[in-house]
Amino acid sequence: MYTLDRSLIAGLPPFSGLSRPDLDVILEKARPLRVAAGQAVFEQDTEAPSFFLLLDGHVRVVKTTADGQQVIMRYISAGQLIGIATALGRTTYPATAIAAVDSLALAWPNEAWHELATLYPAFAANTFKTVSARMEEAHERVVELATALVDRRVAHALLRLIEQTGRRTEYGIEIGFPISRQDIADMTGTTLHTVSRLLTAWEHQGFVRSTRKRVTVVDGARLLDHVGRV
Amino acid sequence: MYTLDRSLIAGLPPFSGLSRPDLDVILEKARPLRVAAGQAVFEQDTEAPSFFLLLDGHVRVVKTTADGQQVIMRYISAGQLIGIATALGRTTYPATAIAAVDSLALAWPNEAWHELATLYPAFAANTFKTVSARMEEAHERVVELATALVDRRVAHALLRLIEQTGRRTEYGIEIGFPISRQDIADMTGTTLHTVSRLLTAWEHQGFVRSTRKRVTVVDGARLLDHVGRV
DNA sequence: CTGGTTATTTGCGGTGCAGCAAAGTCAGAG
DNA sequence: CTCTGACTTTGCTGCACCGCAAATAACCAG
Repeated sequence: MYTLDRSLIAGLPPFSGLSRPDLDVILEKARPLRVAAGQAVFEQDTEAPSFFLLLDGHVRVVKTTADGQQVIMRYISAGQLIGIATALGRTTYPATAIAAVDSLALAWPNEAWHELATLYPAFAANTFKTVSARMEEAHERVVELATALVDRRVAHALLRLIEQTGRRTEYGIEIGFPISRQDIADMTGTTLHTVSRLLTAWEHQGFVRSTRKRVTVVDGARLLDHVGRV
Repeated sequence: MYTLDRSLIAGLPPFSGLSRPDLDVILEKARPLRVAAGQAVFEQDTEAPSFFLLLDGHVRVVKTTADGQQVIMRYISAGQLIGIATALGRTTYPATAIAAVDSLALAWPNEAWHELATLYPAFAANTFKTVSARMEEAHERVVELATALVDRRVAHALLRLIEQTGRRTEYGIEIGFPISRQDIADMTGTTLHTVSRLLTAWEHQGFVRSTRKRVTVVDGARLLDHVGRV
C-alpha cells in the first residue's frame, strides 16, 4: 500500500496551472499501476482503454514494423504523460511501451481525459503543448535521419538522453537507466554492431565510458565537435 | 481584384463545424496573398507575423540544415493551414515554404489565431487534430527512414503524393504539381541520381511514367509489391 | 561456485548507395 | 529559331555501414 504525494504531482507539467481542488478531482479517477522492468505498459495496435502518467521509472516507446524491425520513438521519464491515444482521436495505441526499470504509473480511463479536457482548459492546453513539442521533435529526427551519418545520430541520441535523464557521476554524466547497444541502435536506425564500434572508439578518445547497459558521457561538447566534422 | 468564395472556404477542414456568420468574422481579418512559383511564402528562422490558409496551388515545406542540406517536410495543398507557428507557441517559422506553382493564400496576423481559438472552440479543436495528424505522420516517417531501404521510401513518397494530389490521366495517376528528381530525393533522404535510376528502372517495368518534373504512377499496387520484397 | 543466459566486442566480406563526372534533353527567353 | 540554363540520365568509383560469425565478458539463478 502507498499514498500519492499530491504536492509532487501538482508540480508536474501536465497539471501545471491547475488548482489543488481540481487536481484532487482528477487524481480521484486514477488507479496506480506497477510495471516490472521489461514488462509492457500497453501494446501496439491493441485497444486503448486508458492513458497514463509515469510517476517513477523509465519507459521506452517502441514501434515495430510489419517485418519485425523495431524503432524506439522516445523514452518517457517520471512526470510525463504516455499512451494518450484517446486525446489524438485514436482507439488503439500506435506503439508499445516497455518499462526499462521497475516503474510506477497512474492510469486513467479514456473517458476521464475528455471530462478533464472540457472541465479544465489548462489541462487541454498542456496536452496541446505536449503534442506540439513531440511533433517538432519528430520533425527534427526526420531531418537528422535524412541527412546525418550514423556517428552523428548516435552522438545526438546520447546527448539527448543525458539531458533528459542524466545523473552526475565521478567521470561525467550517466544515462539514468539501463540501455543496451541494441536500444541505442533502435533509436538511431543502425545496428548494435555499429553502436558498439562507435562507443569503443569514443571510449579510446575519452568522450564516453560504458559498461553493460550503462553509458556515461565524459565530454559531450568534444563528442559533438568530433562527429561534426565533414 | 477578386472576391472570396465563402461557401467554398466554409467546407474546408480547418473551419468545419463553424457557422457561416462566425466564418465571415474570421475571413474579415485575412488578407489575400499571391505567390509566384518558386517564391517563398515564409522563410525558416524568420519572425512569424502570420499564419496562412492555402486557397489554390501547392507549397512545399522545406527544412535546411546548418550545412545546407534540404529536407522536404511535406507538401501543402489547397484547403490546408500552413505556417501556424504561433499556434505552437513559436515566434519564428521552423521551415521555409516555397510555392511549387503559382499559388493563392489567405494570411492572418497571429493575433487573429488566438482570438479565433478562444472565440470558436471548433477552430481550436480542428487545429489540434491537424497537429496530431502531422505528429503521427512524422512518426511514421521516422520509422520508415530508420528501417526501410531507399527504393521503398521513394515508392511510398510517390504513393503518398498521388493520394494527396493525384489526377487521373490516360496512363495512370499523375502527381498534381511539377516535382523534380531533386525534390523527391529531398523528401526521402537520398540523392537525385538515385531517384533518377529508380524511376527509369520502374519505367522499364511499367510501374511509372515520367517526364521532366512530371511523374505518373501507372500501377501503385505492383510498385509497392515490387519494393516490398526483401 | 557454477552453468546458462544475455550482452558486448571485433574481424571480415559484401553491398546499397553516395559522389563525381559528363553527356544528353528539354523549356523558356529573347 | 536559337541560345542558355535547368533538369535528367548514366557510368564508374569509393566508402559507410550492414550482416554474419565467433570469441569474450558480465550477470543471474540455483
